[in-house]
Amino acid sequence: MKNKIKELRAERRMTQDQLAARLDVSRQTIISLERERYNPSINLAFKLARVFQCSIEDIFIYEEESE
Amino acid sequence: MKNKIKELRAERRMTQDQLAARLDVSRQTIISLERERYNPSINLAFKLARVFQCSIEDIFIYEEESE
DNA sequence: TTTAAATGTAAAGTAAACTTGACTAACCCA
DNA sequence: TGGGTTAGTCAAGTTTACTTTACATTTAAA
Repeated sequence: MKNKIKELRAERRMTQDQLAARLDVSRQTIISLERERYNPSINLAFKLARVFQCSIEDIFIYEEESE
Repeated sequence: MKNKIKELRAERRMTQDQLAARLDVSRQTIISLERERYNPSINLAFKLARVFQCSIEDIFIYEEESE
């Protein structure tokens, strides 16, 4: 699953630390998501959509068999 | 996090077994999701949206502090 | 009224999301 | 020439999603 977290964060001029704080997760989690080491939980996906004011589908690109 | 899986599945006249098969997960996973014992991974949420032909936001209702 | 299909519970195990902490490197700028 | 800020790695631990198996209960037909 691809995502646009890094770009969206950059557009909003936020640091990884600031985003992590707003989402109430660790900075390591942001790094791992941006590097696409793993996928977020659906809870975190909803929080990201809220912070970036867009839909989950706008942030994450689901690809068949990305499992 | 609340969800409408049971209702959406019923509307489509599918059994838990059939839905599980289409999503490539166990029946136990469907039961647990419908009973809201836990949340789906974002991957599974995308698959559900595809099967039900709607958006993730149509299936799942995010509530602040549902963690 | 019995049988089969559909739904449910419980428990033990695996995999993946997320945390914490310690440490590295690049980039300012004072 | 540092020192602070930002982004990154690595590794070990916790939590949660998901699987598997075995068994119980409800529901609907025959």
